[in-house]
Amino acid sequence: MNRDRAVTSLAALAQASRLDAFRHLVQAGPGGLAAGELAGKLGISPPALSFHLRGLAQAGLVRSRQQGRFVYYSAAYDAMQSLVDFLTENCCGGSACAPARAPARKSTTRRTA
Amino acid sequence: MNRDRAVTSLAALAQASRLDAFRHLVQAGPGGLAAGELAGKLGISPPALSFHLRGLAQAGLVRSRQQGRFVYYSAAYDAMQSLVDFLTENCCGGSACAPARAPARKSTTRRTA
DNA sequence: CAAACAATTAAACATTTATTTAACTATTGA
DNA sequence: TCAATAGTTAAATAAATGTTTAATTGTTTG
Repeated sequence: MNRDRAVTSLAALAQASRLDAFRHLVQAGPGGLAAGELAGKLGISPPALSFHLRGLAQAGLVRSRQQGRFVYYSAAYDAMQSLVDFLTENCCGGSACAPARAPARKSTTRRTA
Repeated sequence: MNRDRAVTSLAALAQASRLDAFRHLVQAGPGGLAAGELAGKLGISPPALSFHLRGLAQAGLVRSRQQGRFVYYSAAYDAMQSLVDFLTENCCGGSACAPARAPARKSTTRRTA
């Protein structure tokens, strides 16, 4: 993660419809949701959703796969985690401090909730 | 944390100068940095910095305290943590999944890096 | 192949956001 | 009190973003 990619990701999440969409996808799990289904849940028009999903996809926060005439979108958990790690990186100049959480790892962070 | 506050926070971070400013403050620790010092590090004009810090402060991501003729800004770690928790909330519908980290707690999250 | 459905693209418009220059407020100290 | 320093506010402009309606692409099924 670098500064510019982080800005792109944050901008993608910094809008009500897109944040709602992303959270719905995060909560839906790896299977994701079809675009139309998501538009219904969010109460926005298909063109508006398309516009917003494009932003999320360009930021790498969601992925899409086509299945028949449906397009399923799902959250990219790893991208979200990279973003979070970037924000807290080198917190307090490296000294121990309250807000620090588990340090960023290169491999998958396996930690059950 | 709620949806609208999250959008405000994300929007505050979704701009290069503001993200740089915030990260400098995160890394500076609780003491923070004087506005002018920060403007120098970021290479932006005092009015521009003022404009951006106002956005971060309104989002609750930074605090300021005046000391003589200097104004010191520091990162609000708790606000940042609330935002991160909100993004990963109820991940995968509650079932255990790779991206999940330590669950959000109401009290202070004490976990040394 | 034609009709219906799922989704994206295009174009026009309104709204927000960022940057710049100049003016202003407050604090320190000669 | 006057000049200098630190920072914010104001106003004007330039640039990016979001919303809407209509048209388009691709897929299934009668």
